[in-house]
Amino acid sequence: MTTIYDVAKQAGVSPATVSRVLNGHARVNPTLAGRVNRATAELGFQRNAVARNLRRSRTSLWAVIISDIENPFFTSLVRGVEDVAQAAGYSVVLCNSDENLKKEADYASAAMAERMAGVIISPASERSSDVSALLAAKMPVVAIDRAIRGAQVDSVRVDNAQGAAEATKHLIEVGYQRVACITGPQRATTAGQRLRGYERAHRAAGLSVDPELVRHADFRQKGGYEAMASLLALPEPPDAVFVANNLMTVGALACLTDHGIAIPEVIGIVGFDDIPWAQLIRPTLSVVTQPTYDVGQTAGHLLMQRIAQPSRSPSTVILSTRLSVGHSSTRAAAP
Amino acid sequence: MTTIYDVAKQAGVSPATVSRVLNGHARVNPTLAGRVNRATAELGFQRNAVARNLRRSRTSLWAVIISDIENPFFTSLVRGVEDVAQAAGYSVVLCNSDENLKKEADYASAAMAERMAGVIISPASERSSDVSALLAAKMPVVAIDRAIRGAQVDSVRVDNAQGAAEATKHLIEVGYQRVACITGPQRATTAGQRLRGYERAHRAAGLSVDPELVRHADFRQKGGYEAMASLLALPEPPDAVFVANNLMTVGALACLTDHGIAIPEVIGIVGFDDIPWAQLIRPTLSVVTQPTYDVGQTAGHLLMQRIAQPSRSPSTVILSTRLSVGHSSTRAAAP
DNA sequence: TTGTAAGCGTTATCAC
DNA sequence: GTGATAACGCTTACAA
Repeated sequence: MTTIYDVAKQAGVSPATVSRVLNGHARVNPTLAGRVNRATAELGFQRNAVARNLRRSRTSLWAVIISDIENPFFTSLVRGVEDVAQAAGYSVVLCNSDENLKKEADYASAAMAERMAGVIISPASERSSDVSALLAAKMPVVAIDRAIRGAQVDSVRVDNAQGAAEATKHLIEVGYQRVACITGPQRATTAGQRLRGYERAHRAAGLSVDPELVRHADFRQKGGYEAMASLLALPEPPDAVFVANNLMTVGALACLTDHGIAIPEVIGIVGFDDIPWAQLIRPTLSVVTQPTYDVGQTAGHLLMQRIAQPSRSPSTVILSTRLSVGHSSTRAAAP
Repeated sequence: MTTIYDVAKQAGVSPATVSRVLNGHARVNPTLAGRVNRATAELGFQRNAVARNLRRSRTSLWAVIISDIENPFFTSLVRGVEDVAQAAGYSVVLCNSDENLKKEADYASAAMAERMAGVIISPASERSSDVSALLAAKMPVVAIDRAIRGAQVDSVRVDNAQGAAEATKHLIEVGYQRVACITGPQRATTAGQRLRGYERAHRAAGLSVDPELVRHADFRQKGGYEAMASLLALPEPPDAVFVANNLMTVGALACLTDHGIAIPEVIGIVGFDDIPWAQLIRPTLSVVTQPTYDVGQTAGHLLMQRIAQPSRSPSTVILSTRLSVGHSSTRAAAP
């Protein structure tokens, strides 16, 4: 491998000058600079970032540790992060923890060992283990998507209650009378927040929530299916349902289809979270979408700030969701 | 930051001994080893991989540069790579080139600068530019998914012709009489290979292909929709169609739905490539699936071999596809 | 078995 | 503005 010494010799300058030309942040005689550039080209010189990182004791790599590469939530999030990173001269590498705590810990410690400039993590668990290890190692960290219990860390989340309230309000305004809610497990903070939004919308409309219409399921497709089935089995079944995540929405849809129930005529439905390839689904779905790109961008900005000022106190940014209305909740046809 | 010198002092040994304990590949007195381990724990020492990499002039990171993080093809592929990597002590970082040649080049050069141990790349283009830069820098490289024109590089692909033939044969055997084909653009090698498989299956069944029934589209959803529409407009339309990639399959499905055509009763359909969340689509789809996990594993193994023997001549591995039969092609109900 | 010391390829601090 | 030169933190001959 060629080094800056080889380049220096070829260009007839000192290695220090080569370094200065390569980095650009010190003025060097244009003639010499030209010779250096020619030499690097001739030798096909590639600067060794490992040595550079060691000497500068910092790197230009961000790690983004995501819990599930299949979740469409992360696709545009990563783009948001990348755009901020690139503008600031960083590169982004993705680590897929696959909801696996061991993998997540391995990637976190790789990021520390490699002295990466920062880490953006969507924690596989709400337990703070890995994040606190990163924090203990003085790693700049930003948490996304989920809250970390008791950890002092910059984080970006969405306003779950507000999104749920908007979805529920929409169903009520369109004319549905008995709006049910299928939310997640009790232990998940997001499930509680979304349920609270559902309730808030009812209060705001001067309606009371029939406790019969609320189901806690497991955030998975099967749970959504079963919760929907149990709602249909009620003496007085709902005529609409707000489902608090994407997988359960899929399950609820499958259930309604299996029962031959017309959407949105008999039952209207709004989901939380985007569903990939949603355009394939008929009727098109109404969903609460998360501003994934913005989440990524915001996380990137927070990380930049944390890198610049390691001691500033951590902040949490809450972003708004957006209701995207499809055919699944448009019972009242436009005139 | 603490270094092995701090640990050495605390444990009352030399830095070399600390290093030996950390790496394990040299016998050291258990008493000393214990003191070292205690010291590392007490100081919360984290070994600096940057310095280590520099000294050893090699790293333990693989870069996987993928062209589209949204494509489900890559999800399990990445797992295949990771499993091989992990078993050999490597970590995998993902770089999302987003079908963007600039991004791809940036990530390739980051991988070179960081002296990563190897690169697995699904080239955004069949032009060999970035791959040849990696090869020129003596980077161990494995190409996946697409062929690289004229580059001598290890690669893993699937047998497109065989998969297409199997899909077509299935449609013929189930009883469809006029099987059409929507394939990709002429320039794409994969499109040609899949078309050839379609033709081969006809010949094998003693049938001739009606050229009217073959369409070249753009591998995108809209193209699939339009190709399907033009097939339906024929005086004698097909009663089945083999579609050569997932996006076009989605388009063709949408077209059939819009025309109110019953699947599989009036027209049967088989696609190539998996479709995410396919379980949501009714009827369930018949598709030619790629052994994505195996592709990843194989790429990992090839990379290992290339790292071990940089001068061995490049090899190409072709894997078989598998036909997954759903309801979209099962016209003849089981007795 | 353990310690000493020389690098790995850069960048940054000095003198000039 | 440019050139020596000393780190950065680790691994690994080599010596003890």
